[in-house]
Amino acid sequence: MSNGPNKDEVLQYINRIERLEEDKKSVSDDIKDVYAELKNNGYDAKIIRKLVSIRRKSKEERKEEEALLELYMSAIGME
Amino acid sequence: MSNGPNKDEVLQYINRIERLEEDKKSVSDDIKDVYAELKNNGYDAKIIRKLVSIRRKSKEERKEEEALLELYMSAIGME
Amino acid sequence: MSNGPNKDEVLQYINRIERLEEDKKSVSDDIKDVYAELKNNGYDAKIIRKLVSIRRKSKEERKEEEALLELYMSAIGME
Amino acid sequence: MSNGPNKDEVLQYINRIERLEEDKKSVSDDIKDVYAELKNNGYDAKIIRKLVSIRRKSKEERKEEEALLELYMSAIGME
DNA sequence: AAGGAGCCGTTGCGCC
DNA sequence: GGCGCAACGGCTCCTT
Repeated sequence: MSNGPNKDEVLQYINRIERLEEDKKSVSDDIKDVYAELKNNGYDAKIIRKLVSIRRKSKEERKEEEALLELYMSAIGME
Repeated sequence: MSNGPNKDEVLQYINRIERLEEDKKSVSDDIKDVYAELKNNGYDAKIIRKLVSIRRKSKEERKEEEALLELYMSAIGME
Repeated sequence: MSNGPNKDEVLQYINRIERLEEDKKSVSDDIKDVYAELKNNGYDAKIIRKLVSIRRKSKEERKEEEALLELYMSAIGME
Repeated sequence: MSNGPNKDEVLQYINRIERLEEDKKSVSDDIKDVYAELKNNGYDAKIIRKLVSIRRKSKEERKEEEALLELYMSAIGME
């Protein structure tokens, strides 16, 4: 960027971002749909939501542990 | 759903949700990338961010007012 | 705070917070009362509620735009 | 309310509501202040927050149990 | 490292 | 009494 902000460039960035945010909203809506569907089929959305959350946490923890392990291994020259 | 929750069904729902959440994260990351890019090109991310935010809010407000109008109309039987 | 958490201090904080939360609930109830009253007087609570919401949003938006202006000005060294 | 909505009345209701919402926000801010203060004094806000939450839940439970007890007592004619 | 802003999930509230 | 929505509070990330 030379000579101050370029209007067209700025608008292009904004458009790209807004387009992506729409995509994001679209995916969020899809997720809502799945919960609605499973609710309609007699499942408890609240509980499924909890399950998903727990699995996410566990996954993160596993990654943490993995990272820690790698750290140790590199520390002792086993990389 | 008859005879209690079906394990496979539950797992399928969870998998669909987790897949969608990955998509969502992916899109979020794309957005981050755009901000990083525009920053690298000398633009002020903070300002662009606020512009995007204001445009979104304005849009929402327009929708709100439209909704109010419809509410009035339905209230006076013009639906 | 020296030598670990002091029981009395903690309890005092908690009490202050709980007292404030009661105040807050009390105010919320007052708001509910106003809606109930206006409804009893023949007004449409739903519409009033939306009006209040739109006014709040508009106000926020105005603040946002002000903030953007300040941001621009500080960006060009006019702070 | 006769002869349709009265503009002044509507505005008065809105003003009352907006005034109360300001009060509410003010109390919320006070609560935030307490947390900030306790944090500055070396306490862990997150933990205190948890304590407050637990106490609230316990209180609700106690009320529940009390209500249940009264229900039983009235059921056996001990009201 | 601390503070603030934006995002997300949860809760509460009114409506049906 | 359940549903859906809007508001609130908490969490995370990013910046200073």
